[in-house]
Amino acid sequence: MSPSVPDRPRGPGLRRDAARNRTKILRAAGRSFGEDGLEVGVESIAHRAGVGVGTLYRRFPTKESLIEAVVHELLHDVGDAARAALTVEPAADGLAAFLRSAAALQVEHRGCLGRLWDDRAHDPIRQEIEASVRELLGRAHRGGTVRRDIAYEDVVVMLWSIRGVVESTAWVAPDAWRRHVDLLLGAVRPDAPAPGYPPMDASQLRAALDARRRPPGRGPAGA
Amino acid sequence: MSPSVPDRPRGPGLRRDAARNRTKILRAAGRSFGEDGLEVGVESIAHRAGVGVGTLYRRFPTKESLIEAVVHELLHDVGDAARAALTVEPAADGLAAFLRSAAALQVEHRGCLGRLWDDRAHDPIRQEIEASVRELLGRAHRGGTVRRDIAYEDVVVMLWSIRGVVESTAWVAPDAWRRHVDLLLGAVRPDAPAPGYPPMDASQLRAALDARRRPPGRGPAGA
Amino acid sequence: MSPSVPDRPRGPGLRRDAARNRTKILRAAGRSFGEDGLEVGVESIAHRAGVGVGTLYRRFPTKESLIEAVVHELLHDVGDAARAALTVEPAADGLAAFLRSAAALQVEHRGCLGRLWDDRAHDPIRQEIEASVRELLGRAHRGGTVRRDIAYEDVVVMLWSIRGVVESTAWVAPDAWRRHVDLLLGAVRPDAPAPGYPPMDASQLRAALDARRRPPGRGPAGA
Amino acid sequence: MSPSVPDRPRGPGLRRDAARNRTKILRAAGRSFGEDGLEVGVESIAHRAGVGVGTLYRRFPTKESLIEAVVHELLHDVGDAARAALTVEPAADGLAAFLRSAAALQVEHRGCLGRLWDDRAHDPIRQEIEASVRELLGRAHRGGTVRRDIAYEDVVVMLWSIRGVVESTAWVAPDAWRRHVDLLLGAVRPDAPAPGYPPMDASQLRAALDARRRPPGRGPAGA
DNA sequence: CATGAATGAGAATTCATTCAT
DNA sequence: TATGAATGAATTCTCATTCAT
Repeated sequence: MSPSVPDRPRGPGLRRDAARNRTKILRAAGRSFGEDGLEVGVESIAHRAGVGVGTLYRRFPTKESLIEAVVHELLHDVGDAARAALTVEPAADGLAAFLRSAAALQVEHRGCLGRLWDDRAHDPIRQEIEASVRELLGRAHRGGTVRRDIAYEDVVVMLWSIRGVVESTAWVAPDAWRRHVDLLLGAVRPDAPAPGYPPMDASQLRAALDARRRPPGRGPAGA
Repeated sequence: MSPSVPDRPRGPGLRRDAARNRTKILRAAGRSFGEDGLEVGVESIAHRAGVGVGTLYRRFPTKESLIEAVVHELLHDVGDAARAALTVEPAADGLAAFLRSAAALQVEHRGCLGRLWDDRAHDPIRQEIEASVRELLGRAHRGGTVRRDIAYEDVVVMLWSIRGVVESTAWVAPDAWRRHVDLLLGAVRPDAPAPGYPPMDASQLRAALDARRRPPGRGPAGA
Repeated sequence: MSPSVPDRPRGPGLRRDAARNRTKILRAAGRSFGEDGLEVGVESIAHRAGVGVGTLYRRFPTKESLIEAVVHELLHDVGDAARAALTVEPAADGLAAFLRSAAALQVEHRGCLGRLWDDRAHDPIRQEIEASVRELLGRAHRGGTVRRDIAYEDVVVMLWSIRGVVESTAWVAPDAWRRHVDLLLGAVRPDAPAPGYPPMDASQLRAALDARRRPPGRGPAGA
Repeated sequence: MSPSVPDRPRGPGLRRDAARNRTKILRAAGRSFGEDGLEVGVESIAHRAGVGVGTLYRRFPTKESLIEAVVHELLHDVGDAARAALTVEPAADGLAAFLRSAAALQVEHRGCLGRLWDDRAHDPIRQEIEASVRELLGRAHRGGTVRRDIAYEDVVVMLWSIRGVVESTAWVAPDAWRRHVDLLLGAVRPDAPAPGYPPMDASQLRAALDARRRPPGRGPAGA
């Protein structure tokens, strides 16, 4: 959709070239994480960005913070996609449009999806996305393209399911997710049978978004 | 479902205590990978198994081989699940049963799903699983629970999609996948709309299973 | 002769401090290998050089490469010695001078002689040394200090024989080789009896220099 | 010459099969050290001997002790060679015969020569060898094949020098030492010029035999 | 006793992060 | 300020030695 890491203003206190560096790094990191996964070394990212590691660390105090920034950018793109979907006509098809846009973004960033849909950093943009998605879902409900028992949480689960497909197929069949999305959309139509289990509740969803990986107190190494 | 690493005979050439340790290690590794991901250190696995690293390395000459062994076990469990599903009555529901069993196994091994559905080691058991799944799908076709245009490849994609859900929810809502599976099953019923895109073809599937991550010719990081 | 690891320029692409460290490491490695043998741990070398292991590995990507670099330095010193010997007067004594210089260098590096006289890395400097030594030998032939049947290969064997003496005596009698060299020089004089066996031929010499230890096709230990 | 590890009686308190095992191990170790060097793992030696490591460790409490035993055997062979040389006619040629026999033994055991000519274990057989060699040297002196200024210590140095040649050539030219020995023998003839340096003195020789490698107090690891 | 499994200290190497230039 | 060199803890793996069967 939108070219990741655009010219979104980065706060006022950043000199022009500094901001340019920040952008270069972010873009390089986005590509590196997307292609090679989060395990890529910072050195390789810095190299790709055409800067030294020192510069990278000046902008992003830890690798973690860089990851978060990349995810933040990606979330912005998702937010843009959601906003764009709100303009789709007929309105009842906005949700489908959003799912497809989001899937395309996942393909582009296939290496860091593990972090896309969790919320360690509690990014405020998620609330905006949530609001948009709820609105899209409401329109679909009202327009009769999606059953009433399909909740907001189900949409999030759909995104996760798309992630599973994308992570396994994006390298060799970058469009394989399309059929899967069609399947999902068919599954939530009013004339499809309702599942026997209820959606996740809001607190479960929050928990899932919050601290995926590692059940409360465990873990050998750092994080 | 089945307790991973059961008393599957380990070939005759292993002393009793050695076999016991092998099992302990495999079980510990299964749990560690499941909970902490493949990045856990071998030391921590050995500790969990109550053995020294040396012992671990005596049984599994590299960490990679340990991972493969764990995946192999898991595949066996999946194979068992597929075989069990072939006994389900009515036969048309066997596929659904299999998907649910496989999902439960994925929850148990949530940390190493990335390796479960690829095929670096070209384990022959996969062929057996494939045969079973094709049979299950055939029964479902004939029994009218699944549309004829749903192919074997689609079932694999479903497993990947379940993986996506499991990886995001297993920690906090270990049953969240159930609703998703219901959704998927609803989506493939004869009365549900067919997707606008065709299933993956066999060669794409093979490629996806084979060398996930990293588009054909690329070095890991350095270059 | 020359203090190993001198101010030989290390190529321009190295910052001042980096070059200094490289030198420190090389010098420390030279001493460590010389005193303790090639088995010394890299950590101990790094410590001796006053740097961290990481620094060592930044300059030399493997321990092997460090060994090669040390040997390379040593070869340079040998090359210098050969060149210096070419200026000795009378010219017929140049070969003797060279043998003595080379012996002194061997004493200094007694721990890594095993690698000095083999040629895994196919260092081009060896050709230069060979040329010089052939010239020195020719002068000795013409000057009547060495018999005509003494070939270049014999000089190499002499160096190996000196190595044997040095490795056994350097720790307690660092000058013991002098008498041995005198003996050898006496043995090759025109008035000394010719040996009953011919010198090695060139291909044997090359093989000996190339892959010492381990007769062509064998694995290290296991098989 | 003699097949290493013969049926030398091993003290009375060893049951027949135990003694047989000891011999098998010793022979395997001799071959392994000879071919692969002292770095071979004990496991590989045990395997070669057709016994378990446990058995090996029952006979030889440490790897070091095994090495010493192998060297001890080798010394016995050297002793045998010296004794045999005492029967050579004319007596003045005994020393040359001994040097050649000893060289052949070194070729056979090229992997552990580093330990052959030192005397950590203070093996009494060395004294016997020394006595024989002194006698051989005396006969050579009297017979006029060796100059009077050539001392016992010089003969030891010759053995070391042969070692240097053997270690570098044995793999590819197992007879290359012959020419070198001829050279050495020529060098010590009465009509050859005397070296400008005196032989090692007895205490230096003892020191060299005693604790080669590692000047008094140093050394990161174990020994 | 023989066996080979278990042990764990130590070795080489990597990489996120800090710091001198 | 930008650079990339330095750092060292953590990781995988080996091997001499001990111990249960």
